[in-house]
Amino acid sequence: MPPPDHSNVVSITHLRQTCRSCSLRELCLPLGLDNDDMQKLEDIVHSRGPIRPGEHLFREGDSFHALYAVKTGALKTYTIDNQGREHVLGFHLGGELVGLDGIHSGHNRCNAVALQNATVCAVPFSRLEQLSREVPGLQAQILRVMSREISASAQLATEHSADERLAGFLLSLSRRFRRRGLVANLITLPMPRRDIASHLRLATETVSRLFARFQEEGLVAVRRRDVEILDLPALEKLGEALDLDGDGRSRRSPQTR
Amino acid sequence: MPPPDHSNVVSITHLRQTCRSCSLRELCLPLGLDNDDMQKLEDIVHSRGPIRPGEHLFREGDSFHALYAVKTGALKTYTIDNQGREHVLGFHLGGELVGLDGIHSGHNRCNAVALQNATVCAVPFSRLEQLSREVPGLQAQILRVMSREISASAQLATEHSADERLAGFLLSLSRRFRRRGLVANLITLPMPRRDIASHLRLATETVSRLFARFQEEGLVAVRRRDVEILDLPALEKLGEALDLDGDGRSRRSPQTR
DNA sequence: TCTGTTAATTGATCTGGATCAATTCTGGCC
DNA sequence: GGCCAGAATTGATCCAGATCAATTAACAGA
Repeated sequence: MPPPDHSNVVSITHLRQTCRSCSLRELCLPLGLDNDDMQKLEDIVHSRGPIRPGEHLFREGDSFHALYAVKTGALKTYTIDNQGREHVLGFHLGGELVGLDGIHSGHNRCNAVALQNATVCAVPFSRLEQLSREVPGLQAQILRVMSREISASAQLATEHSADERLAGFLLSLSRRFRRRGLVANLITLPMPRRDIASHLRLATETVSRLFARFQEEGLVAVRRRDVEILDLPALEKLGEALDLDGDGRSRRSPQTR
Repeated sequence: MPPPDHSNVVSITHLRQTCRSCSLRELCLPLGLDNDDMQKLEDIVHSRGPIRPGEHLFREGDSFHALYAVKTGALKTYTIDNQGREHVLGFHLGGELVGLDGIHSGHNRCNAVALQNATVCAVPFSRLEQLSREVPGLQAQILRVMSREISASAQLATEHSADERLAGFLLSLSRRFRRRGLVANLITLPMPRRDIASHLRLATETVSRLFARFQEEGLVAVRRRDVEILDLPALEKLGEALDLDGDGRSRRSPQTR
């Protein structure tokens, strides 16, 4: 069942953006840049918004010309398969990039739609490529972000059972909330159960039942979209903790070699 | 059940490599470079091999310092979860890169092991970063390859049922064989059923039964590791055809907008 | 050629999660 | 407040694929 076609792709006033004063500069492309280099980045970036819930930032098949960094709100990316079913590929919160999968083919490979009121920065890709040649720190950050995305999808692939997947999902959100300076154990889910289910390849009912079970077992307290993590270690035991900002050893016991 | 620890990480004679005479130059990092630039790439690349089946190229947790391009043979990457189960993340054939997921943390996030006798080119990452600033075509190719990896994992995530996943897997292999100039409908699987099963999150027995069913239905002819694709359209209908070298529109019917 | 070993197949059974089917909640709107 | 539509929960049943258990095939080494 394809989702309702809310509206066409958003097209809003383009405003200059100042990375230097952005609260997300430590998680986003500017990470590691000095003031001068950050200004060069600002010069190619445009702010866009607001995008209303249900409005699309881009659609599958559109020609690719920019990456988008989420400033506020949240987006999801999804595809529609040849049988008309929707598959949620991922969720994008403040400081995260959308559209990386479009680079190689020159066309966007998924749809990106706002879950809440959102604002984003558009980064024209050809100018970003050019600038990243001049600014090594920027080039390094782009590669890091893409590499992290590859790691993260490998992570999702290793979680087999339904409870592992939901636990891993909650941990991932928690970590991303913490990165943004929010309380890590108080999550407000920006998406409905249906989208969580689609992303984790589960039925909505299963997600609902798992939330109930996790609550019974004292792992979390759930009320609608609000989730409080009560027993982090137990959750981590279920869905492996993959700390994508760590040193790559967090998942293994100390090695003896 | 963790796999037997065959041996330590491989460490073999380092030989200069000539990308210009490499038959894989049109699929690998040199794609799109002119002769001069290709020579610059050669100057930082070392050839390594042979790596015997079961020998590791690197292990999870090792500090990351190089990407590897497969020249001959095939590798798999995998992780061991906190319950000791192996999860196969992917397979790497001639012309493909291994190790991209290690960039962001500075440590390899998975193990890489040879499935068959293999030779690889080691590309020291810091020198690659540096060179890609001077050689725009190289920078572009790295980003394309990483973007393609992100797309591919999204693809795997959208295939739900067991037959969709196996069909998608066969199509992906077929496409990669064709890229290397081999016959696209005659595949020799470089990996055992167990690894296919782990990669697709299925039981070995299920993979075996699916091969039998596909054969019954006339989709393929299977004999041990040799698979002949007999009915490509039917296979594509099952596992969506995602042509990662195409224009991004291959999965959608022509758009009317 | 036989023999041990691992890979693959095939069969029988079991179960986690999907599906179908009602309710119940919640927030927006009159 | 009362009413409505979509979101979420809860219950009953079903089935795809896992698991358990043999059996057969391929192959390396003696």
